[in-house]
Amino acid sequence: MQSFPLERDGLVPVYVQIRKRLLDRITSGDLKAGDLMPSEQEISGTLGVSRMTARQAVKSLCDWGIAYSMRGKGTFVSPVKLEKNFRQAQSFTEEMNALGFRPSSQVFALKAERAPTEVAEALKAGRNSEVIRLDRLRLANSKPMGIECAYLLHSMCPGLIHVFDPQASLYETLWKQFGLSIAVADEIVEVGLPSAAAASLLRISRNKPVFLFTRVSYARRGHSMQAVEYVKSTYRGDRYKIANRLTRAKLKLAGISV
Amino acid sequence: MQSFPLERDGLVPVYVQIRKRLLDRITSGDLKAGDLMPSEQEISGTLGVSRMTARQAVKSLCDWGIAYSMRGKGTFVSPVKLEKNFRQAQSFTEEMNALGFRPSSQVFALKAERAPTEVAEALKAGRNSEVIRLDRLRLANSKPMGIECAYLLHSMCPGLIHVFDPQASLYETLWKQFGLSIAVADEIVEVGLPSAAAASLLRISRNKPVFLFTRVSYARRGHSMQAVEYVKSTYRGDRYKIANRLTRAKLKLAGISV
DNA sequence: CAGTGGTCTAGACCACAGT
DNA sequence: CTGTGGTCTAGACCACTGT
Repeated sequence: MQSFPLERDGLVPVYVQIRKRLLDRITSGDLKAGDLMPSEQEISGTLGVSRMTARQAVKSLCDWGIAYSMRGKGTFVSPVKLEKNFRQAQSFTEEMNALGFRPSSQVFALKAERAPTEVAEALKAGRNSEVIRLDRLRLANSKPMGIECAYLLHSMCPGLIHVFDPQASLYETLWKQFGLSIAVADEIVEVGLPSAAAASLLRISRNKPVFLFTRVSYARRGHSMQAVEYVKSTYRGDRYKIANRLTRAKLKLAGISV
Repeated sequence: MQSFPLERDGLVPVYVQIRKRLLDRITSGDLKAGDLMPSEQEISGTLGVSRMTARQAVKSLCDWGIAYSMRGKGTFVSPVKLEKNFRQAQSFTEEMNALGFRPSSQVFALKAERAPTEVAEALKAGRNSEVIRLDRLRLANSKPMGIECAYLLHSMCPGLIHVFDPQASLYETLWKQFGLSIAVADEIVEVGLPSAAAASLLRISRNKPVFLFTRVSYARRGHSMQAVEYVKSTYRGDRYKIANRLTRAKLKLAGISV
């Protein structure tokens, strides 16, 4: 167990930080499938937390299917294939960097609220679940590219509101602070015209076509995927395009809406 | 909350007994979807257990998706019905059938010609290679959906002009007649406004946004891929949308044009 | 036997929602 | 303000595993 001190400022719960360290040891290969994880008592003593707190971290890994416990023996890493070399699914920030643009953002909303019905259903969460809403204008080389309105399940990233740096990459923060790695996303792409508000923020006229994205992102959680993020975006049609590599199966996903 | 005493003999954990009572109230209809469940403090007081024990019962219901909590408000019965959910991504065919559409095509060009520079480069063929050009209006229930202009390498499908049935699937013909199996396609998606000709064929006004597709399709040939088809398409934005499942690698292909 | 996870206690402070 | 859930503590007893 790494023994550098935990942050006790109350921004990110201690058990989340501990869980993150355990996850790091698994993804780095330090702890392999079948290996014995540090015991609750050991974590408690090493990191100076109560055993219940250590247990909360270990328990959540078991809930995620990443570990399993045996009474009297210990807790072991599940034989689940957690991909090494964990690269993040690309966020706007990473995408712009890769293309040599300088990404930036203007955050105009960051708050907790109750999930709208559409969001709750997409995230498979109960109606009125708590979500964190993050509205941002995305820019490349200081030129407006698109607007994103993201809803994140609060239960997956408690404390995000306090630790999120408005200029940082959301995906990077999700990984560094909460051990969440976005692995896959389902996306609906439509075309349309911008709302008056969107047109103003994007500095285009209302008759310019735009991309409309609806995306649900998933993090790997043991054997299954956990919906984490629901995003509605509007992107300028004159500055954005999509490149897809389609397989035969994927060609069939293209759909019609009346 | 029923208040008859809990069994403290250690055979069944107390929190399991509490959870069972809460579940009974839900399945019996006493607690309905959206209803406020007894608070952790209330359970703690009524049943004479510590709050952490009451919490453990409630928390496990939340983990199961049967309830959800909101800080400061309470814990509520979840509206999810485990059986009815959930929407699955529909394939093109399934969606057409579900909507009762009948697909058809109008061919308005089928001829051999010299490859335009752009096409030749995309297909990695020599300049002035011979290609077969196939222009089609695609319809669903006789309503125009999109226009496709395809260029096929003549050397890969000689005689296509003579054997192609205008109402048949192009890919099916390529397979049955020439043994070409389209395995993968690289596609660029842009938004725009239709040309005058396209708007007329699609029966929309020129200020309606459309999808613009540029696609290069490849057939498996031994261990490598052979470019076969280059397609430019214009699809009505009000009748078409795209569903993508993005992995990390796919997200990387998204690109910018300034 | 010592060490493990499973359960439980009786408090505590906090952030947040509604009054 | 009170009541809620979210987190955390410093203990405790238990059942179980291995030596």
